[in-house]
Amino acid sequence: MDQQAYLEKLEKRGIKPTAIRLLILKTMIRLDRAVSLLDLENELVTVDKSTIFRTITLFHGHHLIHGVDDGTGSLKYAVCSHDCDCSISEQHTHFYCEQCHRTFCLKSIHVPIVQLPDGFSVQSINYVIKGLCAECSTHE
Amino acid sequence: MDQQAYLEKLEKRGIKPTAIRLLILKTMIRLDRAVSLLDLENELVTVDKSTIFRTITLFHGHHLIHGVDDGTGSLKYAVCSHDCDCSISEQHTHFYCEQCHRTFCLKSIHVPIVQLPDGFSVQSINYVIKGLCAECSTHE
DNA sequence: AAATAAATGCAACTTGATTGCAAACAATAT
DNA sequence: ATATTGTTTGCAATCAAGTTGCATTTATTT
Repeated sequence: MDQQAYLEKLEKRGIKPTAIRLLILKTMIRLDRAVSLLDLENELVTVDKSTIFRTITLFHGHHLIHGVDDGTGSLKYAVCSHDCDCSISEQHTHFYCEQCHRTFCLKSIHVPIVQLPDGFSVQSINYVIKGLCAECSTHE
Repeated sequence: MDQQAYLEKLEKRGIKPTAIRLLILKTMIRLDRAVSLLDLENELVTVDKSTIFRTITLFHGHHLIHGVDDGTGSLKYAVCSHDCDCSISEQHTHFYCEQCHRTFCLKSIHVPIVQLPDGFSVQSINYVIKGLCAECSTHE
């Protein structure tokens, strides 16, 4: 993925591309999983945590990234696919590995939808499976 | 539900029934939904929050209650059904109302299970639907 | 180049969760 | 009954993560 592609990703969502924003976006794409603010702070020690926080808030507000509640207590974030509008039909399954503590986006697996009782209406769905990831299953 | 039933619920899980533990258990059953530590603190102003915390930790460790991550950032807890062993087949769907901020246990709706990629194994599943509950849908 | 606006870093604050310790309480042994 | 021991609880302090205020830097516009 070249520089131009990252720039476009930001501009497509109406985000002015600064050096730090590009850096954070690249890092998130490189890590290729749902990361917490702390994950990013550890990865980008030169960037202040308030900047990371505000950048993530901005990204989230512009639907460049989506939030995942993986049950660790802290919300995690992952880059949305190119044309994601974050509707329910777009939402995929997430997997949290209890061993390596990484949260994976299983992009090819849609969130399942169940029939709700009368009167309940859906706005979003959080579906997280916890267990052992492929890597941790074999390295034991 | 009489006093005896609450006592049994505790003893069945190997928890010594003190007055405060009974009070917290009764409150959780009365509220009949997944509650946060803060919810309990507000409900039980006479009980210290550290006591509530330690009681909930104890209940959870003894599988008297289960944790639900409803995406509000703070873990919530609800009383397990009588014979629950907290296995996956026991786990039900939860619903978080964006309006009244209550988290419901939809006990009759099992969590759906999807096929995972090779090598991934499941330990537990967190499935939370967010939207409007029946009450909030009508009172608008 | 000056003026204005936006982005960033630093430090402080907030909130909720957690822990240390002493007092209260319960259970047991003498 | 009383002493002894262990458990439970409340209070206060701590901790960690998220968040905000403000000054500084950087970018944009005039």
